[in-house]
Amino acid sequence: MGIDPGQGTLPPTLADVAERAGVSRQTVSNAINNPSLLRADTLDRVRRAIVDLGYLPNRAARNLRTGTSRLVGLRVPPVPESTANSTMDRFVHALVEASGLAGYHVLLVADGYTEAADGTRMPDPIKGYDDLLRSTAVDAFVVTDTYLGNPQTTWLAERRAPFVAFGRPWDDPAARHAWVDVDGAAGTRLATEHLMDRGHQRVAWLGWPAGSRIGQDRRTGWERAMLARRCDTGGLAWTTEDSLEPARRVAATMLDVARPSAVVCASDTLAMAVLHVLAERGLRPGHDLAVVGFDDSATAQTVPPGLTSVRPPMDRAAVAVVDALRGLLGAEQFTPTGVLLTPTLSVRGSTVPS
Amino acid sequence: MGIDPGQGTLPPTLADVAERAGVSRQTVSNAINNPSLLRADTLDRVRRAIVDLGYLPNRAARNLRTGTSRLVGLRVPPVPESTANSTMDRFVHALVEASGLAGYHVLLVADGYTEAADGTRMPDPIKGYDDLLRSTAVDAFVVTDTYLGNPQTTWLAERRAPFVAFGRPWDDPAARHAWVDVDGAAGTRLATEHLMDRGHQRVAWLGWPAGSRIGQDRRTGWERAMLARRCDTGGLAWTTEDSLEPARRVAATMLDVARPSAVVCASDTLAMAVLHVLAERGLRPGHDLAVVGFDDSATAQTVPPGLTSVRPPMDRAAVAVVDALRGLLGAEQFTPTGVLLTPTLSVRGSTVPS
DNA sequence: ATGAAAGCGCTAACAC
DNA sequence: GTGTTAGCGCTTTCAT
Repeated sequence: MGIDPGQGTLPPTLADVAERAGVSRQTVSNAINNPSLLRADTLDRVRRAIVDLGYLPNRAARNLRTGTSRLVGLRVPPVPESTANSTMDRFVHALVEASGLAGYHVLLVADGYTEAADGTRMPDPIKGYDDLLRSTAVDAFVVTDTYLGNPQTTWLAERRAPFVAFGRPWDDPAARHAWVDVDGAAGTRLATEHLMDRGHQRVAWLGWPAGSRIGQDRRTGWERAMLARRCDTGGLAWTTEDSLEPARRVAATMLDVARPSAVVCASDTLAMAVLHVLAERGLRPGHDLAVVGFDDSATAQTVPPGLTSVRPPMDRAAVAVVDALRGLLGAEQFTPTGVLLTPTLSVRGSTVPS
Repeated sequence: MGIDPGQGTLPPTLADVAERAGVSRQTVSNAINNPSLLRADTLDRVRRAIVDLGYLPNRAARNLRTGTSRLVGLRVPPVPESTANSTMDRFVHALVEASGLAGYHVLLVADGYTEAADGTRMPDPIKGYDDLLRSTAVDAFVVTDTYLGNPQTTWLAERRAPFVAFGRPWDDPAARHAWVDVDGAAGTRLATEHLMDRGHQRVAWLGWPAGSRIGQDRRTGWERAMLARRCDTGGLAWTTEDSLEPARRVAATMLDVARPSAVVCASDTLAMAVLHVLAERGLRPGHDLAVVGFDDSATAQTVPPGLTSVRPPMDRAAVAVVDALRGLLGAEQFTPTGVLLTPTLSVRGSTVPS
């Protein structure tokens, strides 16, 4: 770190570096942005001065001049309670890491608020985006909660704002924006095959209600894997909302009626609901019933005897998102594409008792 | 949002608003920053023009001019695996919310990298802070992982960089910076009293090794609560690192040797280790042994039969942090203080069987 | 290969 | 109350 300007001392500017190196300000600027223009010895001298002074370009000035901020906006949705934790935090960390390497920083977007007619304030994500865009605070957005069929992607697209979605444009196959997603069907297929490999024939599905496209996708993986091995799926598919209490009741009925030897779930939360029912009945996961979740949440990793779970590759997802961002914001022509990543399976005691 | 500049169309500037309102640029600036200087009708006219054009001040320009960014930096530490998820994401969300209300945005800080002599790159949080500071990208930092006795706070303090710590300056009671923390002792006292109220006499402690100040703090709460009710603590305190596997072994020994009827743990991860041992032995949490965790993680909320856990008030913590930030960055003289928040107890099946 | 001039959009000081 | 002037620190022509 070396130099400590401290408070009060103003950070060095281009002019300071120039004076120290005995060149003009523009030459210093070139040394930073177009080093190839400089003669080797000049470049050396300037670089030394930069290090000596601990100089770093003032972001505001650079942003103003270039019209870019090298910031990407990311909305953080509220953390739901009583849900096996989402893997959002893993994605966020990976995104920060990957963005940093590409020279971008991640700015968290707070929801804006719109005043309703009666004066109450309603949280409004779009207003959050809009404000940032209008004030040219960010260069692009990363949108994560596309599964809600939410209007944010549509709005951003209409606004011609650069963005990358983490999640497929389910409702609009003609969508032209860049996206990255995890192949849910591949994940549940992996899970189902894992169970069938261990001898299970009656593998039930506990998923979300029909409206959810993601839920449908994940169900497909289970269904195809079952049919591929000539396993009957009749009466084995059950649905409930992604919340512990309701899911518990459905899981209990499912176990009684369908009598499966294994269950693949659309989320770790649903899998936990199944574990609750087992615990109530004095049954042991992995022995009396095999259970697989989806997300590889912290809960899956720590609940006894370990919950086997489909693990979305968040680090690769973040890298793919940043790659798309680079393309989008880069100088060259860029055709947005979709990237589908295959998850892995974290095997634990709920399917392989130790 | 009404107006859609679209891409290609440049966002409106002060000059555009001024022209439309028939005033000078400076008047528009005053309308935004010093509305009291304007005559009511002029203000009205300017405001209408602002709305009509969907004008928002260009952040880069404002930042350059004022020397502030209205951004606070927050480092996101890597997400540990095989640990009951931290409550970091709850804090982050609350912080974004609270900051937004105060006119600040949260910028995530990626670790910098320092090249070692042998050319390997080591992640270096301080370099991340330093770069942001040098480039005047943020006005202040929020530092969260102070419990590591980490050098970040010391470094920031020496650098005279404004920051608020979420976590006490354990190692330096003379520290002059603003901090917000959760009273761990109060939390474990709450937990212990809850257990004693339910008739438990032999309440064991499963905590972290002696080096951890936070661990020590949390242990104090258990110890004091026990002694206050004349309960012997001899042989009841056990320690292990905050990781599932090692903790499991210690927990097993602890149950055999100390024979407690209840356990208070320094974290949800440790509590999960206890639940593992119970599961292995066919014992039921809440019936055969009462268990309390700390963090109120997603895991505590979803594991059967529900893990009673101390819940740190993240929303209040975030508000307190932003309050301190305001003071720090505000015009008036501000004396940094410490704020200690009392957690609550989320009671579930692991102490109160249903 | 290096330097001079211009200006990004805004706000603070001052004049009217 | 409102307008004029200057300049924050940087990059981008364009000369040299």
